[in-house]
Amino acid sequence: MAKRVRGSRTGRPIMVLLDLLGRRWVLRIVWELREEPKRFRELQDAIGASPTIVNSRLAELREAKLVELDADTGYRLTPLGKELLRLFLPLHLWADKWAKAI
Amino acid sequence: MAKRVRGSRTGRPIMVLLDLLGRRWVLRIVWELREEPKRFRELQDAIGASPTIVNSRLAELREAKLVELDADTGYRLTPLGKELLRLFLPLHLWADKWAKAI
DNA sequence: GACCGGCGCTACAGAAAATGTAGTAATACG
DNA sequence: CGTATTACTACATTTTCTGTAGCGCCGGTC
Repeated sequence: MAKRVRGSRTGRPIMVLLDLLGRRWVLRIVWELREEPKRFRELQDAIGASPTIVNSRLAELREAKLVELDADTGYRLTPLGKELLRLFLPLHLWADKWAKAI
Repeated sequence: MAKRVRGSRTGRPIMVLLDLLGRRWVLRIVWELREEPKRFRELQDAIGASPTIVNSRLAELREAKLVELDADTGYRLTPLGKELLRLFLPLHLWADKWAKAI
């Protein structure tokens, strides 16, 4: 049985997206790039994951056209990535509220 | 070195939240519960994951007070969980746009 | 041209997490 | 009693992640 996108057998965009964002470190990487570009090692240190997995997640994010590598400044969000981030920004505020509630 | 929440050494709410949501199947489970409550097996079939992991993710989500189990109807989002979902709803629309772009 | 430092990235062994399948325990109905 | 449905667990196998070391490339500097 051919497996295509992990965890998504339908191929519906929302499922593909949820699967991508649900991979370890992906949300975190997007979050770390929210303000300015970061170098590979900066990113790795910031999130504290192994270079192996940072690299493979970056590869997935680049393939998804959410992140790109600029030789001069480092990894950064694409316009598409910035759009996605914009949807997530309210999360910051909500997280504080949530932390108080639990 | 004491590790607390996985992937989050700071304990800042946004990091804890990103870590929780970045675990495999978590976003998907919240998404599946967006409309009506679902039984354990319904949920398991809907997302196609093993019962082991469905159970442990549900446990994490229940601990985070985002999901609760109602004996009569099944698993459902708490008020807090519904708030979180509301932040994610635009994602559906955006996912279609994104799918066309890549 | 040999030696640095910074860069993105890879190799690889061991540890941790997820899968797939089977089965348990509780409850309710007949 | 048997059968059905429920949430959930056990466990061996497979996949993924971690931690550490190091490669290859490039632009200085002596």
